Amino acid sequence: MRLSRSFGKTLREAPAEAELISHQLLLRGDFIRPAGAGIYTFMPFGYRVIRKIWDIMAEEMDAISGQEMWMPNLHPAALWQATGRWNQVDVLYKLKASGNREYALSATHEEIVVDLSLRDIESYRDLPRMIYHISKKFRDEPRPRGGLIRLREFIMKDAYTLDRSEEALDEYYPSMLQAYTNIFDRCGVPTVMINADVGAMGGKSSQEFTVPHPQGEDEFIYCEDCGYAANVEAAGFVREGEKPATMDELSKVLTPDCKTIADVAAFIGVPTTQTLKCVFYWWRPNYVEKPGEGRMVFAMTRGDLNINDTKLVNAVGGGFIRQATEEEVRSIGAVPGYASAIGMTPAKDMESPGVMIVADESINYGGNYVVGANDDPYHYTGANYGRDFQVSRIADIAQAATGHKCPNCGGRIEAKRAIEVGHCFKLGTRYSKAVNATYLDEDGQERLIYMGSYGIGLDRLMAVVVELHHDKDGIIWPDSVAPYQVHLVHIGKDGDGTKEKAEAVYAELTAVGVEVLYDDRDGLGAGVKFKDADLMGIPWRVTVSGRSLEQGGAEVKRRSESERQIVSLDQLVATFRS
RNA sequence: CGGGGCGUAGCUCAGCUUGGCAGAGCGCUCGGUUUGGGACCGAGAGGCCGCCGGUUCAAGUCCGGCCGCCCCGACCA
Repeated sequence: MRLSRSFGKTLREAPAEAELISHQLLLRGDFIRPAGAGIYTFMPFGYRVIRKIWDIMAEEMDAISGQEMWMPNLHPAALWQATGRWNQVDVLYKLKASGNREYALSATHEEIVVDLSLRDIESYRDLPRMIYHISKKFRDEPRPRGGLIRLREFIMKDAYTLDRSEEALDEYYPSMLQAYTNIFDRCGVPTVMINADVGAMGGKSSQEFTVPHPQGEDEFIYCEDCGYAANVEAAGFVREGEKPATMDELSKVLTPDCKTIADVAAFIGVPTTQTLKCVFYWWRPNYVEKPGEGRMVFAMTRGDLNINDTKLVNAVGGGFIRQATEEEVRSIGAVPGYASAIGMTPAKDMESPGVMIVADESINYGGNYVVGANDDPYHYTGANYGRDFQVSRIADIAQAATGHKCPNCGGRIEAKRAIEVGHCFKLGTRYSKAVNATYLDEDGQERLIYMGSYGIGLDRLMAVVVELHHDKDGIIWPDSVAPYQVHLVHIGKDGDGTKEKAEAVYAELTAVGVEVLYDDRDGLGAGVKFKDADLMGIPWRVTVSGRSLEQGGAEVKRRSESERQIVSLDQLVATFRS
């Protein structure tokens, strides 16, 4: 490609809104152009990078018996209603067409796949199958951010497995994880695989591929000693502390201006581990909140810990939660800032009357707690679980944090930020059951298809490649995903004969299949061309100039290194033909 | 949705406090000089100052509303 004919241009300065380095460099190099919050055009060079990543993914998927196809992005509402996700997936874009027809934009494609399986999977002979496609996903993200990191419209490779049983999937699953590792490695992005929460996808278990990054939006727990790694939404930890030998008497004390755990612990003179933290949520079964639907959930941990919302949702069996309003808190007899379970009747389950009180396991690792008295401004001291208050259930609902004890080896864990680039889900029968997608086994028995789904965001991965491969001058694309292999630079004056030599080099390299971007622009100084080449980050730079010709050929330089060497023109082709 | 910031030329930004001709650098066009790290000289083009309303003789500037963008949080298959 000749730069003199290329659509788009580089920028000397990045637009002010770009904060992440990948965002800045991709904008400056004109790989992407914003169209709105979380919506981008991929410019010619950016699209070439996407195609390179696309090809790598297709190769790895094909290698494990995958078949590429192309699925629709306009989904009839009926498909999403059939799986029950029409009102459950909060980021779903819904639209109305003429008449009463309703559609969803493709937030993901489980609905399409499970619908396909209805007709195409009839017998155990039709299993297992793995299909995948690369296409657009649309999600109404509340806050797009970080350039290509979080988008409203993005490009995703998603694969789907259909199996006879959990065992059959278990057998295949490691090859998928390996393929994922291969993909990321080939793109120059080493990942950490962590256990994660399945969230709204449903299913049994999931593995997330993440790249540790200070500005990542995922938080995960890592143990240096044993390698334990899990998303904070799923990470366990060992609760430490002991029950006191004797229970103190429950007594009510005046605690003015003590609305936080830190305040009250300091005022009374106890560590925060000797307090209980109470947080109130409103729970409802669907994302779309209907008046009168749902109930209060009273969550409790020891005062030194925090509630993890995802763990809490799992502890009550799914659904959605939001922070309760002050009126809702008061409706169950609790006083904000001075709340506790003392005097409350716990509900047996989510259908029963009373207050649904979910306590973290940590309340069993301490006692003689300071708790609210449900009376402003009083607290109780000497409160003990069992004697002074009851709960509906005890569960793991506290968030693991740096310094906690590893659930695997007992070492100390650390919380880190990371960018999620891929996610594998063992879905099980979550979707097949919803639409009764079955097959007949050898015994003529009808059985539910066992599903898995596996996604990678291509644009996000592209951003992460840049996060990991750049210097002060610009991007340094790994060879595998670079938009071109060679950036050919011509420097010279009209009539000095250098242009003809550069043209010849361009023609020869292109003829043998080398992808060449040729800076044939006239009238630009060497500085401008070199700055552009550094910014765009193509792995090899080949310069043809009066100086290089005097030295015997073209100057060849690797983007990632500073050495330059002269290669004679007749050996150039041999150098780059691989 | 809560908190903060921003919106003036293609990009980066000044001008707003204290109302009075719409500005600079880069980029772009033309001419010339340069030609190995964003070079120089000269001449130009380019604006609904985010939108709507209000105050005023006069609004980019003051007031109200709305929209958009960025960051933190909430949320996030």
